[in-house]
Amino acid sequence: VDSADPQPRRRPRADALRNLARLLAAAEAEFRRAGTQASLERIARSAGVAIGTLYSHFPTRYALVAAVLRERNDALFALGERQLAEPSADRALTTWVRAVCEHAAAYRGLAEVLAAGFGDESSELHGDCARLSELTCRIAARARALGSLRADVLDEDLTALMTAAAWTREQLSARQADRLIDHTLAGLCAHRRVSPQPSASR
Amino acid sequence: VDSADPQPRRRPRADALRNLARLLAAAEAEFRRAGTQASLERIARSAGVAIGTLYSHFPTRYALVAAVLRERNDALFALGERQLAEPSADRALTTWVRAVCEHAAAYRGLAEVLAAGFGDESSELHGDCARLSELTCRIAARARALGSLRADVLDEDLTALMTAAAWTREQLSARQADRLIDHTLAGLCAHRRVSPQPSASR
DNA sequence: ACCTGAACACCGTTCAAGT
DNA sequence: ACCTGAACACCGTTCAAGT
Repeated sequence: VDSADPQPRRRPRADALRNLARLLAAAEAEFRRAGTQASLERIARSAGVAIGTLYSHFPTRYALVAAVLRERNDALFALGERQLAEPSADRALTTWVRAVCEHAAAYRGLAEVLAAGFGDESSELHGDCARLSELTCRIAARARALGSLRADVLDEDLTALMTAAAWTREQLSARQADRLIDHTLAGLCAHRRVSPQPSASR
Repeated sequence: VDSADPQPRRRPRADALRNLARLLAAAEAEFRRAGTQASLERIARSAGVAIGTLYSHFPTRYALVAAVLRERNDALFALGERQLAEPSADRALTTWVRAVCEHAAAYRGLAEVLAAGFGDESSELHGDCARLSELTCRIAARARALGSLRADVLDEDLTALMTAAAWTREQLSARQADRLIDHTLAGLCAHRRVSPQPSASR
């Protein structure tokens, strides 16, 4: 053990890099069009590579989804970190829940993929989901300490709300999803008695 | 027009009836096993009929889903009617929301199928969804009149909650779905300040 | 009146063969 | 080191042919 092998670290071949970039672009476009269940063969075809090339870069569909989400996820995490510095713990929580919901509804089927990723440790998305959970936990802790979030609300109640609202956004509309979030946060945050949004009801 | 044709109404052939019964049984079993996206060829095979026979009885997958749900749906509607007679409009609403959630999570993928059915008039499930909406509307009206349900809560907010909770039940657990319902109803029903369920938290 | 199953178009996934 | 594409197993849907 402790071999003096400093990981050769050859730089990848130029064509491999190009294929990777093409695959990511094609996948992003197809996911946007047809959801996370988009045809992998279609993606490979539209990227101009053989199906085997897609598989050699991304062994599973979820590896590809995770790769396509990389930047978007990192931006979300950064937003989460910023909420920890937000003076109002209450506003921080609302902002976070809304942001995660919007993010998790980027493609049709994504809410489901993410919901599964929280529990499944073998999923390529588990790391990102765990990071999401951790941020949620810390943001919630502040709101709880402040007495805004009711003491009996579990962290999982918040992740459940965020994924359920993302699904609602996919299936019904962003407006319905926002209303669900508002109503539920009213139940979770002992104080709020405001009606959701100014909203032109109906 | 106004032809004197009194609809012949021949009774169906015996083998057709038997095939129909077999298809329904096989579909119910497969939906339970693999969700509403179960393979139709598998269903036909396990019912012992050719794939064409399945299609001739049920032109679309959703016609088959609707047929399989027939009895279950009728039972749910009956429960809804009963809630209209329940003395406590508040308890009626809670019971109804819970019941619809449980029903809509009978098979994996059903919450999605139902959510689509509310809007899509051409869906074979639209009739059942409309019936669901109508009952929700009447049950909600009672709770609103009583001042229990906040005045700014729309009927669609309740159907959104019910389908989102059903999806949560499919994806996470019945417990998380129940907690989502409790928390949200706390936000919707101006008075409730109870913690959700006795619940062994965690 | 109903049933059959071949036909067509599509898909996910693997892997031997190439360069 | 990476790419190719044929091969296999499966699927949804239609429709001409049967009984």
